[in-house]
Amino acid sequence: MTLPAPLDSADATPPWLAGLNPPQRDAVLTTEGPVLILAGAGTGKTKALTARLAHILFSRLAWPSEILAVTFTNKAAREMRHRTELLLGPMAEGLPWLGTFHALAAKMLRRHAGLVGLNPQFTILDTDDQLRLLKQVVAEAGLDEKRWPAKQLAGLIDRWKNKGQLPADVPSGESFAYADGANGGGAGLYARYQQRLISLNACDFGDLLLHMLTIFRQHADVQAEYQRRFKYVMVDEYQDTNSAQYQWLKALVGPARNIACVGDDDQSIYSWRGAEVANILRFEADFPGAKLIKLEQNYRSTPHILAAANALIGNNRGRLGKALFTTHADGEKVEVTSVWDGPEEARLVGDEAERLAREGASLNDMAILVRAQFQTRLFEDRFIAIGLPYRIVGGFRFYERAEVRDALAYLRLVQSPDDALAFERIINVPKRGLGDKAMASMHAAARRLGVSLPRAAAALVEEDVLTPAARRAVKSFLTDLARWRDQAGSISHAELAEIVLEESGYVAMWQADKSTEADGRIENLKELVRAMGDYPSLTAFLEHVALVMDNDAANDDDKITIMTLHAAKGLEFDHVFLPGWEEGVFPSQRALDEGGTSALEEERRLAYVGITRARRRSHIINAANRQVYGQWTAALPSRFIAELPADHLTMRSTMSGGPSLWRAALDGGDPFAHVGRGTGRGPGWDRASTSGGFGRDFGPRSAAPPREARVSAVSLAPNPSFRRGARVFHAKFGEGTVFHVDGNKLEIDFAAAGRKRVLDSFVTLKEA
DNA sequence: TGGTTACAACTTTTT
DNA sequence: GTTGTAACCA
Repeated sequence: MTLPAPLDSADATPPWLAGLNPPQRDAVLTTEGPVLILAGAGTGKTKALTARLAHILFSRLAWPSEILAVTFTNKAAREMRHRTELLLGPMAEGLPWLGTFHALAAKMLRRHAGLVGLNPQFTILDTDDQLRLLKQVVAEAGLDEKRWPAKQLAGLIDRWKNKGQLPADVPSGESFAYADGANGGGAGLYARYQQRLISLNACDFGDLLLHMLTIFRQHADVQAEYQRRFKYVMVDEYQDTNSAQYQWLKALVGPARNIACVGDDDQSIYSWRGAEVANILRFEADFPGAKLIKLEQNYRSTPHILAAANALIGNNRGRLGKALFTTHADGEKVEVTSVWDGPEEARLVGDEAERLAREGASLNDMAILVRAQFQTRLFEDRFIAIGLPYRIVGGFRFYERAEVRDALAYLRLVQSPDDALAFERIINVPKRGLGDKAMASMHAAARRLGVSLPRAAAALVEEDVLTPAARRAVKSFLTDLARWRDQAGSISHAELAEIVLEESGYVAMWQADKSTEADGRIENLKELVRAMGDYPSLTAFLEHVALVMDNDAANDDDKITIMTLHAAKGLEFDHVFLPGWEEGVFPSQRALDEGGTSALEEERRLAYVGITRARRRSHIINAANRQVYGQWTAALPSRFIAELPADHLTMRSTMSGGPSLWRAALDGGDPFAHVGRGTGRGPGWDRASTSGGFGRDFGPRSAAPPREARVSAVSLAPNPSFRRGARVFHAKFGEGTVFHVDGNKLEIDFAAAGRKRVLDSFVTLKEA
């Protein structure tokens, strides 16, 4: 291997090697041949990877265009590019093949689209379009959608594509399971779906990789071209690769076998999405002589946190085996707190967060990591009540919002006159009086004439099939489209978007909408138009939106973060709250039912990911009672709590009786021996009587009022004084002016504290 | 054609 | 208990 020429003096360390520990250095300098880098949480994985990239470039082992660097998320790709730039300067901008699996595969597919019957301008469908298309396929096959939901078929097809299977490759048993084998079973419908995609000149996410696999299989010359091009291949988060991605990588690695994969089998949490940890385990079999490098020195967390995480993950079998260590000073033990119920859990976290903030911590350094989305609601309710700023990560991404997707459909249609899915989506948005009947005529015409849906619509306008009103509507819509297409050449695409959204009546539709979200939707449309300006062309923008756009809205405000454990992978915080550690919630009952032992191990890895997000403090919480689908249910502490080493924990309970209660529960005792005895009161009493409650007396039966109770309390005694502009006083934030009213939730501009969301019961009206 | 009501679903979700 | 979708009626 060629080492970079020494700099000024013999022992000068090149900047990209500075501060690396021996295994990291090894990972950077081992450029030739297959390398598997096992990098535990917080061990400087990204640092090593970017240094490796820098090393290869600086040592002139390859040009930027000869390196394939693959990540899973756009965020990771951005981060890698950014950090490489810090080391290399603008050279990193010339890394054309740094990106996500899907973005890179799409880039390749655009160059060879013809080989699989596509036009290079194919559109990339998201799951929404995909589902609508599948519904059509299922309906056309004459299947009862009730009995055989399109969603289920979508799941099956997704799984097959993740495995790299074409319709012909699907095992007959799996195929037969859908529609009892009617219409060729799942595989037959899959085949029809693929035909429909090709005829629409469209791909779903899975196709991007699948088509490339097909091309590599059928066109050795194309494959050889890429193998020659890519002198070095690097893969991040390797434990998350699915089979199709793995095959794609293998096809791209040339005879020199310079592939370096970085991953952590202990952080594999996406098996339900097709990720196969086995790809890590079989790496050495597929690339004989592969070098294995372990990064085990953790720079993030305290010894107590690492000890707890190590012990927990030690309960999993079939690991490659790593033990994280650190040279950090001891720090605080992992806290485990048992509380009475969900609302108290939220109260505890809120109080702790406020306490930490008072001690000087920033809310941005705190996170609440939950197993499932539904857990976020209680925290949200509580934080609104106490005026604690929070952000919820996840949920809908920007481009998944209906208004953004509608707007994009308009633009897609302007750009691609044959885009049937876009046409179908917006032909009646805003309402143009075109319903099922009109649509059916157009579909029939498209089939009869053998043309795309928009073209069929154009043809129909000349005939006398549609009702006069419908005919007028379609005609005027098509005229608009033609006019926008004319304008597209002469004005910027952002201007075009504004014109389209205005003239189509789409913006007006939302302006007329009285619902509370309407304002936000218009804001989103503005943001969309603004974002378009960052791209050179409409084409570039649409590609970006399909594959790259995410919703990490830059947010400088100081807020505590609420998100799922899945979303937290790769992030770190000083203070991490881990609520809901209860059997059934975490580990998730549904996961256990479906996946048995392997699912339990994945849940455990999720727990491991959660604990290791913390730099300074991990605080695990379990509630003894939880409301599930409206029913109060007793909950046992998660088995993961029992797996943590007592030496590294601080256990406490806010319930009378202390931690021994749940220990007793684990040992088979009656966990609710204390419930009902003595007081004879139901769940919630404890909280209601000891905590001071919510500032309103909802009576002893339920300290956390059901949503309905709260709503009706408001509607029975509405306080019309909380209008926009009203002057109010809040015990914590002082004086302010009401900015927005949403039921009993107020958004208030406080003179001292800025804009906050609070419940109306927490403010008093000031005399004018 | 659009609004209303009933009924089912309901873990995670990088692209 | 909540939410979203599908069938039904005006």
